[in-house]
Amino acid sequence: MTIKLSNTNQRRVIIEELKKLTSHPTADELYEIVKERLPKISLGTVYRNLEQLSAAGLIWKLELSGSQNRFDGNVEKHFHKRCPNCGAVEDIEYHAFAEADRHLTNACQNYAIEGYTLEFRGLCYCCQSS
Amino acid sequence: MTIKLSNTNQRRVIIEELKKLTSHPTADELYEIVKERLPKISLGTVYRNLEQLSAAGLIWKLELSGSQNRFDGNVEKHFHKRCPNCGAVEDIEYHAFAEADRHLTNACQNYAIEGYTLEFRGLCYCCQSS
DNA sequence: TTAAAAAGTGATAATGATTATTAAATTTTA
DNA sequence: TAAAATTTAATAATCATTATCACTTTTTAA
Repeated sequence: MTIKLSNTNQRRVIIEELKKLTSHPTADELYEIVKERLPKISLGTVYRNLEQLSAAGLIWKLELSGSQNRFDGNVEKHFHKRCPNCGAVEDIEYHAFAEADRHLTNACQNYAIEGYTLEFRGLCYCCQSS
Repeated sequence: MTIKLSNTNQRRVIIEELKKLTSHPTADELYEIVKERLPKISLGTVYRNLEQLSAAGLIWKLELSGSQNRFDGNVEKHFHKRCPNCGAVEDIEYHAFAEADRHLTNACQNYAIEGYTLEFRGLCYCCQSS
């Protein structure tokens, strides 16, 4: 039951632009970027496609703290760090926490748990130096 | 700089009712409960107080996935599990993940990270049996 | 290849959670 | 105990997201 998505130009540009970024944009941030290539696109289309693409496993929907969801074109296993000051979201390479991840996954196995979400908190580079 | 809060009846009842529960209610769920004792209280008062109480460290604001924030009267160290089916939030006792927690905390120390939030996913008892 | 069916789009309205505003009431301070 | 500070209830405003719908594009299958 793989999800079937049509090949529309809007969808192609949305995923293409998202995969260029490492900034984990919100739907409206990505909308502003995509609009440069498709000036007629509507915000609803961006929301709808991000939802579908993440349901299809082609991107990640980051339901972290904060009022807006963010999206990630990198579906490799990795974690995120959120700046408590400005809200920016950065990647944390998996290897740094691989051992901790193994322990978590093992601990999960005794419980009726399917998985977990791990969100780190810490000042980003910009906020540290100001 | 401890936060100073007045001793209002509304505040007292809100924290009292929250601490009775292990269900991690949303602001509006707690509003319905508090209204039984204070029929004139307004939803805004509940929101404002929950915000203040969590800023003061007297309760926890759970910014988990899902569209509504939840609140927890138990400020002891523990984790949460969220049911992907019904959205219910359950406690997970710390000891089950204490070793994993130690590994995470150690891994954090090499980074500019202050802490982390860990959210487990898994069907709750109700959803498993239906 | 082409016509019917399915899926997607843009514009806009609607929803739902949360925050802001404000005049009146309560609590704290000195 | 009176002035200052804080909080409240009611309500409006905001912000992110989802729904609606007439129209267009893409897919399917003959």
